[in-house]
Amino acid sequence: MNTRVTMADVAASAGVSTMSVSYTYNRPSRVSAATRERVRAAAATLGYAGPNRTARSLRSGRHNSIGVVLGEKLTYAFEDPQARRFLSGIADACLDADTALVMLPNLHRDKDIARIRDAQVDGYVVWTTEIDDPLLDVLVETGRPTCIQGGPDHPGLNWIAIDDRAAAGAVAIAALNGRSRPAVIALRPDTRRESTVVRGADASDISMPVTRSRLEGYRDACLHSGIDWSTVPTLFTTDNTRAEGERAARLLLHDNDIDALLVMSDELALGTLDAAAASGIDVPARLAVTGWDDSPAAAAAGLTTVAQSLFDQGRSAARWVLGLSDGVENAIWRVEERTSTASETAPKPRTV
Amino acid sequence: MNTRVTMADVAASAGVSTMSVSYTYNRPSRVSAATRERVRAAAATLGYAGPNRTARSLRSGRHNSIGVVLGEKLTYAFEDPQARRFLSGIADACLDADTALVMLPNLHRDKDIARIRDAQVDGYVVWTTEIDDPLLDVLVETGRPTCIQGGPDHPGLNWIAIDDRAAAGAVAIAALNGRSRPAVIALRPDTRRESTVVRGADASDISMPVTRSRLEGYRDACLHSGIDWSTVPTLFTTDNTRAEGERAARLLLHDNDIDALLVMSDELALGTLDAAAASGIDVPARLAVTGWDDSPAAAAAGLTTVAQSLFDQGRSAARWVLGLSDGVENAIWRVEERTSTASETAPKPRTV
DNA sequence: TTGAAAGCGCTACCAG
DNA sequence: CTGGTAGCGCTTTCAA
Repeated sequence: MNTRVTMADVAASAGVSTMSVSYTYNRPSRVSAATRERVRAAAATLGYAGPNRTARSLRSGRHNSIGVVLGEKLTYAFEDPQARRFLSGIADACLDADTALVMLPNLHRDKDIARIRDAQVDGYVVWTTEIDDPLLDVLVETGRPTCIQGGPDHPGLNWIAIDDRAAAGAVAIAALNGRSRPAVIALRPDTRRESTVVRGADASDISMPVTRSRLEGYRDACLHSGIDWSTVPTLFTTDNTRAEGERAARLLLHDNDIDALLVMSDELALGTLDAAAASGIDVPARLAVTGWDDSPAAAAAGLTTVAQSLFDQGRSAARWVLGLSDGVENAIWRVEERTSTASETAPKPRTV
Repeated sequence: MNTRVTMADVAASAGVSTMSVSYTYNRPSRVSAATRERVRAAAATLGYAGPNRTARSLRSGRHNSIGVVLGEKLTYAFEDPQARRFLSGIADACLDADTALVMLPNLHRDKDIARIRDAQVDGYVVWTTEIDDPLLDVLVETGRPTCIQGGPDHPGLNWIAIDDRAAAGAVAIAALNGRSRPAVIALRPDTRRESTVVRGADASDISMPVTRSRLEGYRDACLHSGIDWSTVPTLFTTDNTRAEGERAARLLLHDNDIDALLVMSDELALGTLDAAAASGIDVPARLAVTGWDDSPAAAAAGLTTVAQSLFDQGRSAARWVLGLSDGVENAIWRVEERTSTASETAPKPRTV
C-alpha cells in the first residue's frame, strides 16, 4: 500500500514546499519547469500516485463525480431500454470530463433520501420522478446542480425533456386518422405499482410528469378529432415490458370495441402487436397502434412512434450538471409514421 | 445549504462533546439514552443531517461504496444482457448494505487506470478482463478487496466464475452427438476488436480467460468425439450482438461444410439461427447450434445453452468485497438441452 | 513563483 | 459512559 506516501513526503524529498507539489498536480503552469521536474522525480521515486481524492474533496468541496438518481432498484434501470439509453448518454459525458458516475437508487425510503443527500457528488441527474417526490426539496437543499429527465419542473432544479404533450398529440393524430374508438395504454401514474383501467382519465391526478403530459396530449388529439374523452379507456400499466403490453392489450381488446391503441412506450406497444397477432386482429386495418421512443424493434415492426434521443438528453443533462454547458440543450422529437397507423386514405408511410 | 452545520455546532448546542455526537451517529449503544436524545434534539434544531461523508472517509479510511470496473465504455455494459444481469446482482448487494455503487469504465488508458486507483471506494468488482491487464497489479497495490467475474485468477485478487471449460465441453457434447463438422463462434480473444477466423485455434494465445476456457472446453469435446481440432474453424467476433452472430454464421456456413455451431453467447447464437433461417438451413436437422447463458430469448428459440446465474455471481462477488461473506459462493452451471441440438437418436430434449 | 499557516469535519486513540 | 487530543492529506488564503 503506497497510500502512506503523502504530499508532504514528496515535498520533503524534492526539497520544496507542499504547495509546490500541490500546484504541480493541480495547476502545473503556476510552477517553474525545474520545480515541476523535481517534484515528478521525487514522486516517481517514492511511488506517490497523486493527491488523495478524499482529502482533496474535504478541502476543496469538489468530488469529480456525478450522481444518477433512479427511482427504482438499479435492476430496473438496467433492464429498461429507455433508461439505459439515457444512462449511456450520461456515461458518455462523464468519460469526456473524467468524472466518476455514482448510481443512486431511490426506493423512497428515508435511508435512500439520506444516502442521496450525503453522496459525495458534485451534482445530480435524476431519471423522471413524481411531482411531489420529497427528494426534490432535499436536492434543492444540497445546493448542487440537478437536472431531471422528464421533469417535474421543480423550483431550484433544472430539467430536460421533449414537449411530451405536443408529441403525444401528434402521434395520436396519426393513429386517429379515420378512427374513432381509441384506448390508451399508459405508463404508471405514480411510483406505486398497480394496474388500473379508467375512462376519461384525469391527467391532473397523475404525479409522474411524463405520463401526465402524454395523457394530456392524447386527450388533446381526441378532442381535436371529435372523440369524447370520457369514453376513452386508459389502462395504467405496472411495468414497461413487452409482456405487460400484451396483457394490457388483451384486457382492453376483450372488453371494448377499440380501433386504435395509443401506447406510451415501444416495449408495451410491441406487446400489443403480439396480442393482436395472437387474436387474429389485423394491424392497421382493424387496429392502429402507436408507441414511443423509436427503438430498433419498433422500426423492425413497422410501429408508428415518437422518436427522441434519450442518449443526447442524458449527455446534455450531465454536461450541464458538470458545468460544461450553460444550459441543457433543447430536446427534439418527431413522429415516425409507419405501417401500424396506415389507412386507406394515407397508404404510404412517411416521416412527419 | 445546511452543510455549514458541523458536529461541533451540534455538540455545543447539546452541551456535550463532539465525541458524544459522533458516537450518537456511529455507535448509538455507546452513549446514554439521555445524551442521545439531547444530541438528536440539537441536530434537529440546527438542521444537522448527520456526519459529513467526506470527512468521515478521510478520517476512517472507509467509504461505504464499491467500484465496478467494466472493460469498456459504460454504454456497452448497459447494452450487454449478461453484463446487465451481473450488474443487477451487484446493485442488489449494495442495496442491502446501503452502499453506493461507482461505475468505473476502463478503456485501458493511463487516465482510466489512475481514476480507478484513486476512486473513493472500499473495494472493486471487475467484469472479466485480460490475463495481462496492467490494471490487475494496480488493483492489488490498492490493498482493497477485489473480485473479478470470469477471472483471470490473479495473485492477490479474488475471482468468481463457473467452470467454463467443463461447461463448454458439456454443451459441445450435446451438439456433437452424431455430428462431426463443427465450427466455433467465439467472443473476442482480447480487448482489441477485430474479427478473425482460424482453424485449430490455440487457446493459449487468448488473453480473455472466459474465451480461453470455453475454447478449451470445445476442443476437449472435439477430441473426445474423435474430431481433429486442427480442422475446426473458429471465428472470433468483435461484438456480442445478434447481428454479429448472423454475420459470423453467414461467413462460416458459406466457406465451410458445417453441421454444428458452438457459440459462446446466446445473443450471437440467436443471430446464427437468423442466418440459418434466411439460408433455409434446417436446425437441428442440418445444423446444431449451442449458445451460452440461457437468456429468455434462448428458451423461446429452443436453443441449447449453458445456464448460469450472473445475477447471483454479481451479488456474491459484491458481498464478499463488502466483507459480508467469507468467500464467494461456488458458481453453478448446467446445460439446458433444447431442440437446437436434437438428433434422431435422442429426439426428446432434456435437462442434463 | 514560492511558501507558511490554517483549517476542511470528522473519528481513532486513549484517558478519565 | 464521556471527552480531550491529535491528526487524516490536502488546498485556500495570504504574504513574501
